[in-house]
Amino acid sequence: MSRSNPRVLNVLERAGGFASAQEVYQLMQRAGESIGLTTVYRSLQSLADDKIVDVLRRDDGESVYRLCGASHHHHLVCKGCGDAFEIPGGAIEKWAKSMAEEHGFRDVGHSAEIYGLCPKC
Amino acid sequence: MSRSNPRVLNVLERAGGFASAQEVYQLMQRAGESIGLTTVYRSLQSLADDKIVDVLRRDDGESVYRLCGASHHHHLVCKGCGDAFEIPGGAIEKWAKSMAEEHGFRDVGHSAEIYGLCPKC
DNA sequence: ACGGAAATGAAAACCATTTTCATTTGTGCT
DNA sequence: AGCACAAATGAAAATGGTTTTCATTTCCGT
Repeated sequence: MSRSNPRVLNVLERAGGFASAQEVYQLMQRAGESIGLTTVYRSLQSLADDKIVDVLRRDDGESVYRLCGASHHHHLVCKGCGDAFEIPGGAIEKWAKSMAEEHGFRDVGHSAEIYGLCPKC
Repeated sequence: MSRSNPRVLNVLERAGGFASAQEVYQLMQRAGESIGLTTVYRSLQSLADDKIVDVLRRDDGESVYRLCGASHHHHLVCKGCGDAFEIPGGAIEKWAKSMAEEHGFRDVGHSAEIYGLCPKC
């Protein structure tokens, strides 16, 4: 069971926005910090498991990570530039709940994402 | 410059929802159709370039394709046995549309999935 | 039939991610 | 301090979807 390396979280804080595992790794290397790529991946995954960072897929298939608030939200993702906005769930929460109840489901969660082209693209 | 192989489009039509390149390939193999994986990829990419299909990334990193304008439904998936029910989108459609408009997004689509434990599990 | 362009697909290359595993580091205990 | 055991680490290998290479085949137009 591995835990997050605090230095990885530190880098994400500095990065400010989205950063991929490879990018985090390179940033740390350039900064002279000695760390293995494996540890970067493990730390990011651990942070994601703990809901400390958001994970998204970029169009090229790379996963990108970003610190995010603990509040439950969904994403509005641009197909062009990959930019993503956090948006409130709104009606989805009720919809998910009623659909699940209708079929007798328990222990229910949901995922939802909207994708399109942002004004810039 | 390669063009789309019509058989690939055909498979996508039958599939009805999202399908990955690998899935399309396997479907065709099982149906006894002789085709190479390379051609499947090229055809799907070409269809995407021509805006005939939508492309999305699944959480596992695989790209999935769907005919534009194909009626889409959502899924209620059991975490236990993997059984899935098709459910109507309902409120989600409006939610997605309003959220997209609010941010000036065009060419909008969405994906949503509910997961939990079915009555049997 | 001939010649060139496009399509095809097997195999190899790519690349992010995951797994393996031996080593190092940390921690609790006596 | 010394010891034992768990956790963390990272280099290297494995994985797996996707892309590229390239030799071959198919299609057209002349």
